[in-house]
Amino acid sequence: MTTTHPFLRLFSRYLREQGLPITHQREAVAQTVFSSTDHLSVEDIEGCLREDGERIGKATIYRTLDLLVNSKLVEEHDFGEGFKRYEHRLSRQPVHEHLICLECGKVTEFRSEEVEHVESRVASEYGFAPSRHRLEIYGLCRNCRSAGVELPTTGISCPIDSV
Amino acid sequence: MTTTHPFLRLFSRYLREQGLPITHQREAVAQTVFSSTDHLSVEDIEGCLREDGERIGKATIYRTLDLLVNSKLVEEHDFGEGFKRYEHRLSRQPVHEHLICLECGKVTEFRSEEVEHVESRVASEYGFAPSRHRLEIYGLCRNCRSAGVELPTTGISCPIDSV
DNA sequence: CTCAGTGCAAACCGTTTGCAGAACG
DNA sequence: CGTTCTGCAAACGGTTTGCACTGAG
Repeated sequence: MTTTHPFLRLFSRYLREQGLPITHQREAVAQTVFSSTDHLSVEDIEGCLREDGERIGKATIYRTLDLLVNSKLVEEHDFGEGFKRYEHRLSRQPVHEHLICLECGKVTEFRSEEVEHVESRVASEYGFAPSRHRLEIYGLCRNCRSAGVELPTTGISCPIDSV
Repeated sequence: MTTTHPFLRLFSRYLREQGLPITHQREAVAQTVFSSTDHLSVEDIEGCLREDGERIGKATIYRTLDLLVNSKLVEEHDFGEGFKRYEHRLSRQPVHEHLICLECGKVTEFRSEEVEHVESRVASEYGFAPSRHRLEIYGLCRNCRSAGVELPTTGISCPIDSV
């Protein structure tokens, strides 16, 4: 990763506007996130940085991610894996939902206008002022399916119909 | 809480079928969850139990919740608060989505057939085999709105259009 | 009686924080 | 040069686990 990502300049501008120092570590973390189209964990980011010969503490990564999230250049996700993932919001559909493969963890993005309709319908129905939403569909991705993976059958279940 | 919840019998049956002992603690935890229509945290559950004069360790509560979730009688939720919440699935719309108030934490349930359409549409579009989904809309509930609460304006943001 | 369940406390693990030393502006 | 950042390591907080003891069957 020797090329400076153009989006990096947006982050620099943001820092400048906020009166915050533009440090090498902040640039390195931002560069890493902007260079990937994936949904990265902090561990992923740490690994990329190490590959690039950067030795940056986890605390600094977390602190820089806070800045990136506040700048709205990066979005934070929690797919229930026990840790967070980060995705940059540049050159990307501004609003999108996620498919998450339960087998390999792959995340696929998709658009859904329907959800926005639901949002406004529900807003008026419940007097609710929506701020943001999340729609996540969990299942098996194409690859894992064709590899023959099956979801553990519903297994242990309890007939709730027969109360 | 002196009345034995009828749903408790379903859990007892489940335990019996699994060859697991029906203990007083398990019944007490299940009873607590079944008696509430809310989305309870472990702390909530602990509090209810204490009120009822039950002295049950947190570990046992967690272990019993595992059983309840496996039995499919109870659903686990993570609304990004840093802890999980639990809701029983009895006498309730089998599939529903959630409105979460960012101010008071109130959770409201609603139905959306649209989401199921989205699910099947996306399934065929991406060759994805859906297993379950979650749609959560975050914002302000009616009460908080009429109490004059405002969401912190988007605040710090970065003009990503002007690359 | 025997084996699984319980309670306590310690371990876990991702994340946050305090503080001495290094860097930005 | 003063102020902020960084890195380390310790703290945090919800959850899990190990183990001696209790209790269900």
